Amino acid sequence: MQNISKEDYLSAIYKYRETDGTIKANRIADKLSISNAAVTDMLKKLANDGFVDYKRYKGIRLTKNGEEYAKNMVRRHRIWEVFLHQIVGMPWDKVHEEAHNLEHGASDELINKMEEMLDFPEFDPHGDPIPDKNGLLPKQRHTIPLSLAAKGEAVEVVRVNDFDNSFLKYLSGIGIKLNKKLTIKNVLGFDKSMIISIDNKEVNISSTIAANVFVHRKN
Amino acid sequence: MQNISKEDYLSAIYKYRETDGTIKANRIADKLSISNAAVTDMLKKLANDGFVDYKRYKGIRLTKNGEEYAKNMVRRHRIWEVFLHQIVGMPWDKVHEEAHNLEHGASDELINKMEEMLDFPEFDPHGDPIPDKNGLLPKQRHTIPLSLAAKGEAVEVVRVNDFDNSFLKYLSGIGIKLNKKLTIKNVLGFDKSMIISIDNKEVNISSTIAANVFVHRKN
DNA sequence: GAATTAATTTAAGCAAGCTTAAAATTATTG
DNA sequence: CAATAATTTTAAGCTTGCTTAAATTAATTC
Repeated sequence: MQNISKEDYLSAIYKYRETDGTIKANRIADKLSISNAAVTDMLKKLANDGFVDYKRYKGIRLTKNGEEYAKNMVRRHRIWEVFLHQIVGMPWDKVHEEAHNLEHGASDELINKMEEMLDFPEFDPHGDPIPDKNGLLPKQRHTIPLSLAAKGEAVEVVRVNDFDNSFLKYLSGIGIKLNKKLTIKNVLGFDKSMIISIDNKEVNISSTIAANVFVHRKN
Repeated sequence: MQNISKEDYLSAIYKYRETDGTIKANRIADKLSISNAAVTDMLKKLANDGFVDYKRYKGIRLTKNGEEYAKNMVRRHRIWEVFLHQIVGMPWDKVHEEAHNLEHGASDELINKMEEMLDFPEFDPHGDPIPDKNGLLPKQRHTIPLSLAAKGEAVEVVRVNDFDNSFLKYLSGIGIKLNKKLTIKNVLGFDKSMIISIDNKEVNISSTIAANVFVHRKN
């Protein structure tokens, strides 16, 4: 298979599309750091392959086949992430890039073997859901951005946005990990920054940080 | 890095060159299943990058830099093989192909981490030596092809040629693995096929098979 | 609803890495 | 050593996936 580029497009569409299933060429170009013209080019090929529904100047969405293919790519990526984190001991902020460089190469057999070794994980190290062999996603968890939690609430970290390595590194630095329990001590009015308690230590985090950490209410 | 093709050329040159260090364009083309013209093309680029010494119509050999780069690729490949075999439990005859598809993607950091997990293995699952971080190879072992062993000799399997998956599968099937002890019970005169004893069972192997299994004399 | 702005597509072109066919060079052999 | 054979290179061309610039279409705003 020599579909690395196509696979990257399908993953990006799957990952960054709107809740109604559509995505703009614009956004794809942005996420893949390429020109709009290149996206138009590739969309024609993907449409021709039956992976996307596409009409000139109109919205883009995955077909059933495209959905399946993309979901499998996301599955591959996330299983690699868990494997690298748990088996190889690679830190949180490095697994995404490494997994991206490995996801196109591995055979399905290897992916399935790793999944089994990991005892069929449901979420990757950032809390994103992992589709199983049949494309089924784990039951969705009800989460809110930490920024919406109120003073006094006790919450558990369930997912973080992994758009930036330094962000993840920062989170590790202040002790925020998946499944960590936090208590909101205070929310400052003027900039919405928060004082939260982690492991009985208090830290101050900006509202931008808080908006990218997703939590589950515990009380 | 987008050097997949270049890396494949360098690996092939390293792996398939003659003992005097030279290799013919011919052979590279053959091993990589591409045309001679493509090889000429790439040799110019590799020469330009300082990885090979190359003059039109003349012999090809790696420069010091090329040697280093190639050795590192071989290292990456073989560490993947050991990892897939020992940690993931992938069979002998499948690790080569899988490793080939992963070797370009992994970071040096990951390779080093895997090497450490594996306690710095010196040989891959086929008995080929693994260069260490500094490019040093393990001490060379004195081996002979099994086909040269004589009736009555006791030998230990040290390396096998991995040019063909079905060959490796066949070897597993009759019980031949690395470090296995064998005794040559008989060598048939007319076709040089051998009767050898493995785990107290006698099997008959052709001279071609025997020529691709390398052993160490035990007595 | 016309004008402006934003998004998308077309057009032309480039680099990498391949192909086949023909030409050039080197090697072999009678 | 000349003829033939084998190897290597050049030439022309193809595909993929990208680029920038210009043209087209859609969306927004006055």
